[in-house]
Amino acid sequence: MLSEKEIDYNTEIRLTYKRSIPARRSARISDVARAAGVSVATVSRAVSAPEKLSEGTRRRVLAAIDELGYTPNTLARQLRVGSSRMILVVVPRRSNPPFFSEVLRGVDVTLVEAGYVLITGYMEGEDRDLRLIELATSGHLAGLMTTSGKLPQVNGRSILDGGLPAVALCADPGVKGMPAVLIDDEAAARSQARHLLELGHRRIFYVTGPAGNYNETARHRGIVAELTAAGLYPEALVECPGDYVFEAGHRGAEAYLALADRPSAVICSNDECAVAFMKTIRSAGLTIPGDLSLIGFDGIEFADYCEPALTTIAQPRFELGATAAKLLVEMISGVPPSVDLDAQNRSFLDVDLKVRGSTAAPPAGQRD
Amino acid sequence: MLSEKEIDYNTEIRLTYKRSIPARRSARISDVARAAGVSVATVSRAVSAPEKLSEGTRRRVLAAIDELGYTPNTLARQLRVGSSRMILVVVPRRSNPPFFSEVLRGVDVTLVEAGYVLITGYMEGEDRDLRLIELATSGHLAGLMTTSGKLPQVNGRSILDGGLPAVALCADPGVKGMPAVLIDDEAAARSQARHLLELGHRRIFYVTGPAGNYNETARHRGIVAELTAAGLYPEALVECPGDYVFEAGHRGAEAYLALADRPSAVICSNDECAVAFMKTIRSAGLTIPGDLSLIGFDGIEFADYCEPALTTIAQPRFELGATAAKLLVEMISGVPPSVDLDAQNRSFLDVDLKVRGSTAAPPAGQRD
DNA sequence: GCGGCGTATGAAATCGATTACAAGATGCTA
DNA sequence: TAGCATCTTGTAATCGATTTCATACGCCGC
Repeated sequence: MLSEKEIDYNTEIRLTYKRSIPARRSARISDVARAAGVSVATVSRAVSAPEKLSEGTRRRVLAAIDELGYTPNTLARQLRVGSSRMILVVVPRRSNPPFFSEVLRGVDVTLVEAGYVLITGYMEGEDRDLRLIELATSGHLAGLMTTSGKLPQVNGRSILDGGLPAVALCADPGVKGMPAVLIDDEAAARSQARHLLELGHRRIFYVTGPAGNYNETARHRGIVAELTAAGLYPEALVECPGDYVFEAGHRGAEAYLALADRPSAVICSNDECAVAFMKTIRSAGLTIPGDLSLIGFDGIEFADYCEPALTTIAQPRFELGATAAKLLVEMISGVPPSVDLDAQNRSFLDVDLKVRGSTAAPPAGQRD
Repeated sequence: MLSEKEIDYNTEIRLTYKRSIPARRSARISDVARAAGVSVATVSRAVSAPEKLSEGTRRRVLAAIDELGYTPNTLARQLRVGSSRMILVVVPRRSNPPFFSEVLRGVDVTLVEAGYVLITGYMEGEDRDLRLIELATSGHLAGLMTTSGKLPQVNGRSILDGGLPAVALCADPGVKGMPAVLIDDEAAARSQARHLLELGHRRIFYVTGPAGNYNETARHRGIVAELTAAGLYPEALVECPGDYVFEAGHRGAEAYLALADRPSAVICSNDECAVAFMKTIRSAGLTIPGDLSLIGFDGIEFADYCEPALTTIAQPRFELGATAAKLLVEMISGVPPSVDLDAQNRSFLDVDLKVRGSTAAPPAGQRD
């Protein structure tokens, strides 16, 4: 039975394979040349500079191309001209899909429009990182984009060793000559804290992102700055370590519930985390924003659909990706960037504090 | 000011560019050969078949490789050996990120482990599809994976013209010789309907997926089959056209609310849609599962975090991707598939009906 | 001491394109 | 009609690897 399956399968595959060999081992430029009765140089010109050919020849060659279904072998062309059109986008593993997928769509749309092909490489562990480094140094690529403050780096070798034009997205690793497109995480976090202070909250419970993470560091700084400006730091801030995922929100909520003297406001490092926090809080019988206010970060669609809708910082996800891609393309082609960059080669995009149902004034007993 | 910025930027980029030229225009095999005092053939062998070299030569060459930071040019190698290690994964645009990102992670992990590089291509419109077709016929690729029943096809040319080994994922386009890895959508949908019938519901409101979509067609068939078996079709099924996105759930809920005689159970075509449905229903003052039961499809994490948690069909997302990738690798290397395939070259993975808070017996008034 | 064999290495062909240079054809001017 | 510019096309080098085939060397047995 099993072997029958295998045979059946193999037959079909072989069949397909054979059927399509004329396409697969597809027409080479020399085939077209022969068919059209011209040299390979002429065929090449018919594709890349048709205006250089006489009317008649051009028609003849194009007809042959059409007839044979010829597509230039990209490998050969790229080898010859010494430049590929592939761009590697490095994404952290298990990376907040609703957020990053939209960022990547911005990258993809822009890059493909400009004629590039996008390779997505997830960072996860040294093996993987090493592969990415090899990819970046193997002559394959035209450019590089990273979406995390950390760059793949394995015993002395860095992904930047390839010397590829590179752009950082959503974080700034602070590498000279590598521009970054991102939001101002610190300012955004300040506006979160300010919003809570304006509502009357005086203490904040903060479920952090992973220690050392670029965005986390900046956001933490922002919250501290705002509380400090209000004369409330450090006593007003209760931190709980997290790492951007559901589970962190859940654990954060449990830690919060265990507190004897609970702050009336909570900031979660991102929306995913906040959604989980909300769920656990509700299971415990507390209400939002009745008992506590909650605010997230990112502005993913799901933040709109929880109960209550989540107050959050909406990032311009698509634009972040599109802007970074545009900048990278400009760097590759050597034209001056159309994107505004500051002295440190950074471009900050605006965010939007979306106030929704999850934040309100603190309960009467907790106002001061 | 602006020009200053530009100049500054350019200076830095150029700088980096120059600094890294030795790496970028990186060491060629001939450089290594010269440095080690051997021929290029020997260097090539040192990399691909070190056991063929004498101890001394090998050491000398490897030292030179290390010294110069040589990485073989993948383009050249692939051109020569006539096979690349790149696989194109075609993904529908705006494609349900929480669902597909996990499927793609399964693909990515498996493929990278096997030494392949993954190119993600979003389908969106003819231009884009044509680019994908060109990519698939340009000699670049080793294999092809599609994650939607539809294949990129533009005026007569198909993405399969390249004759690449191809696997369908999450849907079966029914192409001979192209195996499919997916779940049994029809059976899953039957189990959704059965679950509702067993709870005592007798009429179902169904927010569909896009017309013509493979999964939608199969799921619709499943619901109809189950209701028919119970002697309730067609009067028991109220359909509302949708397309898998939040907005469809919202509109579906409005249509539902507008009904004079509302069914006590609702099936949404996927979780995203169901979450939005739930939100709108709650805003209208109805409760779930008190007034109506709701069930989704996919089993994304967010389904766990809405209120109440959503009953849904959990798909083995990672495994779907991993299995399809494994199969594709086997096809490419010509070994018999280790994946069980039926007579139509399909492999079905098991799903899990996750019963959670959003489904219950219908309200007393609506039982029969 | 010589034929034969195995091992280690190199020379050169090759993959499929692009492109610099050369050459032939055509037309225009003097 | 010779001379020169222009246009069209072809020849051959080239990109950076892999791999076939040939060669050189050492060693063995007779």
